[in-house]
Amino acid sequence: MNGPADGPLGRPAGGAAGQPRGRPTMEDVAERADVSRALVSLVINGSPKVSEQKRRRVLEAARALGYRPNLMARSLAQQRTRIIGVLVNDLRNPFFAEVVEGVETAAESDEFGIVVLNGRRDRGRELAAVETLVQLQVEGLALVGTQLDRDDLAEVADIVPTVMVASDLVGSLDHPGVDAIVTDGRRGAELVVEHLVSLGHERILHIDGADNASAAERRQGYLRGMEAAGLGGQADVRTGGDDEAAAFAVIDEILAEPDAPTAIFAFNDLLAAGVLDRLDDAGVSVPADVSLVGFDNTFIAALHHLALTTVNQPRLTMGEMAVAALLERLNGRDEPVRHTLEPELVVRGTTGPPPPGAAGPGRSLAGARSPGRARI
Amino acid sequence: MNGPADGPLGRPAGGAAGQPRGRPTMEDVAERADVSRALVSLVINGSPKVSEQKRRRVLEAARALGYRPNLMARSLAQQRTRIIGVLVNDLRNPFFAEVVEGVETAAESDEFGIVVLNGRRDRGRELAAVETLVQLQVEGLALVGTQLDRDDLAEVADIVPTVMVASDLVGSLDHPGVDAIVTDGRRGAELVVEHLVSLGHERILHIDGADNASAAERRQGYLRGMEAAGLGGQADVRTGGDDEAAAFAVIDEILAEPDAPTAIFAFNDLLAAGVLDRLDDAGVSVPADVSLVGFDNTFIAALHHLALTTVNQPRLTMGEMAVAALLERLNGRDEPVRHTLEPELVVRGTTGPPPPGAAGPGRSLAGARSPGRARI
DNA sequence: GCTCTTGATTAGAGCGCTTCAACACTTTAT
DNA sequence: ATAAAGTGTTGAAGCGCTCTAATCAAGAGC
Repeated sequence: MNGPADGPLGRPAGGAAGQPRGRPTMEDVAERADVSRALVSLVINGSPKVSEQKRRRVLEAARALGYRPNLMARSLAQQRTRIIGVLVNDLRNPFFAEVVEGVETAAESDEFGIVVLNGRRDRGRELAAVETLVQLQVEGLALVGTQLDRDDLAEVADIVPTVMVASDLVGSLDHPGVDAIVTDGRRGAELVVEHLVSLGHERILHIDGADNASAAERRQGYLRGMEAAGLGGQADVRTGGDDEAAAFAVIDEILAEPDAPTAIFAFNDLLAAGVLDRLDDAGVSVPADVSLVGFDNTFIAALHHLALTTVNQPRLTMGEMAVAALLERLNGRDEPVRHTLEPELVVRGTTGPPPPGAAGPGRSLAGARSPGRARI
Repeated sequence: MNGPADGPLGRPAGGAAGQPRGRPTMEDVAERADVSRALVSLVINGSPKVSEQKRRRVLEAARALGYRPNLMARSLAQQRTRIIGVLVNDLRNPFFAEVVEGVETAAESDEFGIVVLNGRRDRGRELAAVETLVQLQVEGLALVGTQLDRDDLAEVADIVPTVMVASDLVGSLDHPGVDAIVTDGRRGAELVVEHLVSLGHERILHIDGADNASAAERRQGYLRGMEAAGLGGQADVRTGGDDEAAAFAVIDEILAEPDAPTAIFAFNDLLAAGVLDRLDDAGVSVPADVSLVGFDNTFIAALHHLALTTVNQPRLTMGEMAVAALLERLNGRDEPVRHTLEPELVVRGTTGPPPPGAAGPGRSLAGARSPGRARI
């Protein structure tokens, strides 16, 4: 559909009448300052070997014309873009948003630009986004919470240095071109279980992150923690997801069952928030009737009215480390690095001892309903 | 510091041994397929006037070499990028994140790419980001919640079609090159006041968004609403901000005063969440002791444990309309458009009638403390 | 007076792509 | 037969910039 109706694309810049062309180029500046194009380039790039006189002339001409260097042309000529590509699983998740801020901060201080693309929880879109970033000639790729699989990764890592942030792939990451910055989700999940066990819980249920990139690890940690506490037989994993909506179906299911859990460990804070909402709807009190734990320690968890017990991940640090890893690659490092950060349990108000008499079976949550619900 | 130590930057692509150079180019593909570079270009761009035979040959060669077109080179030659630049005030604010998703969706379906830059609540950074986007040769610029002022805008709008989303500039936006997509913040604030008044409130306080882009409008609407209700004399605006932290100081201040308000209207949901937290700390009950309203209707407001009464803005729609406006510009529209969407009051659990006996003066919130706090 | 340095400036090739005009080669009209 | 009108393909110019090597100007050394 690019028929003749399109017209020439000399989109003008609203500016003054005369000139036929678009934005001013280096050539224009050179002409106006009466020097060569090369000299203009030197000035723009702050070369020391330019006389003060000409430097002034050039800068003045540039200002007068409203000249802006064309990044595309510059990158092409220079054979480097100084751009780091960032692919995020889901920008709406505050956890990821903060990791990205970490990446931004670090990139900025290293004079790199970043381009953020949002996968919006869709693997196909992630694939397309990576392709775009590669074509954009990014010098490094940070995949934040990506859903891509081993093969996808191998392919892209052959092309550009790649670092995964906050996804696990459970150690199956064998490509030497891929770095990784993760929090130890296994350990984090174990901490959760230990905490709940120490409060006296035995029937601890895990609503997992389905096929989310960090789900497997946490699931594993949960199972291991249950084993370690001698509760292996009571382990119970349900398929959840990574946002509030995912919680609804599972909770309804659980409410309908006998032998209700006394504690729920949700894949992340968003999911936990959904759980909390649904329990609330059902009149189930937290933590009086059931304890609840999230993961990520997003600002949501910190809101007093949720006061969600959760596991902290150092988001900003993760983002910064990702950039550091990429820069090392650009400076020649060849072997992969895998940084595993320590998770930290943050105890707030959604966990407490199990309700009395909950030890035995046959207690349905739907029936539980300890009296007074909170605010209005 | 780019001394000799740097070495040549022919970063290889981890690939096979032989070739000295980096990524394969169109030239390489042409050679392998034994056709001209021009033909390869035609194939890559899906031109219909290529024989099936050669098309296959080319595609096969491209695949074999792992060829990816260089977007920089392409844009340079084509004199267009098909990229829309998006500058966001703060990615951590879910409101903005969702507007961006709207932009993404629309851009995608129009075959445009987007590049998101995050101002991180810093005007200087916003300015730098806009500069980057301009240099990147974006074909349109969407400024989401930007803090830039009239002059900044005028400058950038001379260069590239620009649309402001969710910022007001209170009608002072006189540049014909700038479009705007906003929710009527004045009306939204009025709705809030009307709602509170109808519940019986008189001492309604507004904690504003300081110099945030939408603050002035909401402030105005609040004042107007108070006037309209005959409460002009009781209007009370305090300087806040646009995140949770901003709430703390103000609330402490208010708690220390006599003549406490019976209702608080916060600039946005994030700020309201901070207010809620602080009130909680102080043992003040919402809405029993004081009613609270936010703005934006982010998912936070919807969490049952907050159940924040707020004002909805159609975020996705706003993002989509922004792209539409830009595309119209690219298709030749010359006059500015200003779309004003209708806000919608969403009543949840943080508003109710004022506490009995609060009519008269001399009631300090710190003293109020109706009994039982919520959960735990 | 001549060559040697040193320093400032510039010509020009080249980055990977698009695109226009030209070209060979049909096919169709005359 | 020959001209006219397609088809499919290509050479080469050019997008805006960088950067190497060459050039020019001016002093230093002998």
